[in-house]
Amino acid sequence: MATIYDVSQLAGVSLATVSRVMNKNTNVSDKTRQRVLDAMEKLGYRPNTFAQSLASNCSNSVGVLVSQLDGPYYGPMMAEIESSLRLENKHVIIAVGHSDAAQEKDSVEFLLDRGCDALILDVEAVSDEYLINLSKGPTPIVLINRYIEQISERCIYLENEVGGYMATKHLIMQGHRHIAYISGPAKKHDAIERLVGHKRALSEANIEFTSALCFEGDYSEESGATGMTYLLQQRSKKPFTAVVCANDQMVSGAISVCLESGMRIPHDLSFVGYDNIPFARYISPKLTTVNNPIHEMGKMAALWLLKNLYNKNIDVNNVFMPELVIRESSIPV
Amino acid sequence: MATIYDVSQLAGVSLATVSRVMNKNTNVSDKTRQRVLDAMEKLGYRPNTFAQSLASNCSNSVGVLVSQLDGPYYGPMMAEIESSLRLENKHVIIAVGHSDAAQEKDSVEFLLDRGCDALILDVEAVSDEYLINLSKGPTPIVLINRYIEQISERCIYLENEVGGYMATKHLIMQGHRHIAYISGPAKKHDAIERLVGHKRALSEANIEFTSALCFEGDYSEESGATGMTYLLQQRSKKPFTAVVCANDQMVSGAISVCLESGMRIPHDLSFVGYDNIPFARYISPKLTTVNNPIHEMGKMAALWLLKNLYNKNIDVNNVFMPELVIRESSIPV
DNA sequence: ACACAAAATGAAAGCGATTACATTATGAAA
DNA sequence: TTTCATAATGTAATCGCTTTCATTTTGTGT
Repeated sequence: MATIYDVSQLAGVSLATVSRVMNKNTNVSDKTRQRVLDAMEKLGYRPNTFAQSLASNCSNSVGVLVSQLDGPYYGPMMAEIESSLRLENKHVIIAVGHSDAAQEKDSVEFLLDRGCDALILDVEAVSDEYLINLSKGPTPIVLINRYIEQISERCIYLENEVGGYMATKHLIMQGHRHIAYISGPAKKHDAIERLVGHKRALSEANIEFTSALCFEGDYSEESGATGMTYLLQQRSKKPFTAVVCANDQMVSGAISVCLESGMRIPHDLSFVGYDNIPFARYISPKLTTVNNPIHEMGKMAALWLLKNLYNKNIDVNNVFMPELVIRESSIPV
Repeated sequence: MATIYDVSQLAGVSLATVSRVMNKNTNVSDKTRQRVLDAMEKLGYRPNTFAQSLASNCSNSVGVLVSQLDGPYYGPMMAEIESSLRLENKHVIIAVGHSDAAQEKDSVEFLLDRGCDALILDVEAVSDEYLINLSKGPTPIVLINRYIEQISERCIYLENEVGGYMATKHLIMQGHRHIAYISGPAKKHDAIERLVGHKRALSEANIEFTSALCFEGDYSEESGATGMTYLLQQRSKKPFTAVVCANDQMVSGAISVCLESGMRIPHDLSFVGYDNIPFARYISPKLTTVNNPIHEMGKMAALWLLKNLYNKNIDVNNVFMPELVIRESSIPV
């Protein structure tokens, strides 16, 4: 592998000059620059990124920490982050936190050790305090899917409460008065917010929140199924005509339970989901759901970094609004 | 940030000794080792990975190139790769090839420039020759989802032909004689193989392959829908009682078209998919499909590297067998 | 032709580790 | 006690680049 030294020899210039042409430094005459470029070409020279990083203290890499890699959720986000960053020749190092505080911290350490110039974090278990503290360190961070007031300008997030409100409001406008809810895990911020939105819509319509009709799932299909089984048992005592689930995966689990027990959806029961995962429109019935522009948020996080870290001139906006996507799983009573 | 030098000063030893204790080199007395460890602890020392990589010419990173990041397919694979590697303190750098030869090559270059110790490649556009050539280079590669005879020991793949055979065979055993097929893109190896398996099952049962009943999709839900629309038009001339799709996404697109036009599935038409993506069991009807252990293949690729590159003692096997998962979308005629 | 500011180039000191080689300490055998 | 192999430690070169500062070249105005 040719080194910068080889290039400098062949071009008949000094190391510094070669370095200058690599780094687009202007103080090089056109003639010299061309000689260097030719030499590089001829030698098939590729700079050694480790040496560059060591000397410049900049790695051109950003660490991305997500809570999971499988599931329909993170793929699009990662895809956007990767492509946005790649365009600028930055690369992404991924780590997974599994929604566990210890693992999340561990992963942060790991990425930091790896010399990332910045971190994009989608973490849920770790405390606000930890993140605030981390943000004071030398490595910039951006948070996806989380709002912390003290570092709000570093937070890219969805108005989950509004989305929760929309979902339930939609059902209420369709005439539903008895609405069950399958929630995400109470330890996750977004799950809490979505539920809060649900309650707001309810109280706005003077409907009392019935905790017997609220089941705490964990965002998985299985828990959606479990929750639905539970709700179906409640139904004799506490009838309901619609259920909103805190994400699409749980809806699909819930619907499959209903279908198995011979119910007809949406005729017997309306459903509204959340996230608008790609499959939502291919599930039958097609899911009415709240759109979560997760890929755009991923992109925005990448742009934020490009702007703040690598000084690109870019507009970023931090907060995203959910949108109701009305399809076929919800009908008027 | 403390450096190795600071540690050596505090511990009262030389740089070399500190380096030795970091690298678990045994030639250090317990007493000294402890002094060094204490010093590290006290200083909160973290080795600089760039310096390490530069000096040792080993980055402890592996590049993973997938064709896409979104979709239900790659998440589980990435997840397994990441966790397996992470356990050994290796990290993964991801890149996306978008099934395009130029982009794939570009990404390979990119990962190589980044000093990856090895590459895990899931590429489809690039030629066998290119890969064979690449495998002769200094950086080891493993191929997922692709078989190339000359470098077969580096290939982790699924017997796609067998899976294609299984899917159709299953329908034939259910009494179906007229079977339509929605294929993946003809330029992708796995799509071709699956189709070959389909044809083998057909000919084994003395059923002629009807090209009018074969539609080439691109693995997306949309193309499944398009394909189904086409097939439905053919149906008056060329009746069929079942359709097999080369992946689950296309099935779901296809089924949704049928449902929209008022058909009842599986009563009016049986379906078999391929891949067994997580959602397959939550779609209604639950999909009969061919299991594709993509996450295991990801894990195996990681293990292969650990074994061959970092000298871990691990058993790896290269070829995976598909398995038929019979659910509800296919019923006897 | 001369002076001088600006532009172009070079020399050399890091960056923070690894590692070959040299040196010293240790302890068992004679 | 002496001798030596072996274990423990240290010295210093090296990895390939960036960057500061010094030096040389260039070009302009006179």
